[in-house]
Amino acid sequence: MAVDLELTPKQKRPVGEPCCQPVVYPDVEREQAQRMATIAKALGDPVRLQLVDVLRKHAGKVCVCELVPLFDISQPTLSHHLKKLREAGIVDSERRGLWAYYYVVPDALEELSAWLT
Amino acid sequence: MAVDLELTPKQKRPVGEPCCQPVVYPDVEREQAQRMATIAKALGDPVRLQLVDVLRKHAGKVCVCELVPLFDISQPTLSHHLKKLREAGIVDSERRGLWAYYYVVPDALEELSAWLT
DNA sequence: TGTATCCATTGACAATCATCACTTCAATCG
DNA sequence: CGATTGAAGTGATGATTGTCAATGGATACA
Repeated sequence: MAVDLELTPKQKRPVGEPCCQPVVYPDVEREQAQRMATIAKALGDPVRLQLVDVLRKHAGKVCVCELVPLFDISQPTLSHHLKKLREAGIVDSERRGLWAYYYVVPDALEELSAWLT
Repeated sequence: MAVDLELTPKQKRPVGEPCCQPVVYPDVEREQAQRMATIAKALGDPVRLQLVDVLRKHAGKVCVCELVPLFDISQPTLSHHLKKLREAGIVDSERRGLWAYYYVVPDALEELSAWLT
């Protein structure tokens, strides 16, 4: 990519001297990073990412039995993925009789989305 | 969250009939989901997410020796995380003498960012 | 040539993960 | 009640992960 580095002259620095200025890193970033990494990790599986995609498009109207045939995985595996998304706070579910309907939690992705922008 | 579902009357449906309309899911989504999940997975660790954060703020000017003291992990572990980010296509590196300078690949996060918005 | 420095790789280990077959739970319906 | 059905839980298994200590490779300098 040939990024122009514009470095201070660090070649031939005196031995024993630190090579670089330490980069200051605010501690407050850490909790935010933890939160966003949790979200990102939950999205780090193609099935789960597609699940979120479907749920966003059909918010509140998708029952699990509609989701199962979309993927080449067993029903328990899909249930496991939904649980992961629930634990990450990305989705939540509501039972209606026999069926369970999933939806994306509003603003669950907002922090990560904002950081990425 | 009390999402209003507005379902077609699925309760008391005739037995044996499919309970829901199948949700159509375009196959073309799949590759995109795979790409974005790879990115998200790489961001799914707090250290890596913070690394990307630092690199974005100091684009092209951060050598590894500046990064190591920011985290409570060993140098090989940090090197491992940088490799993960490289494999995901999020960052790349450039050597200058003894030092290695990392930078975020332009537009590497764009697809995921756009999807999240 | 030899030594010091920066960074990557290797090997090992415990922990987590994705997946399935099987089972259980809860709700509906006959 | 008993049978059926949708979805979650269990247990097992093979793969991947995050981490470190130790090592290796390349470059710079004396």
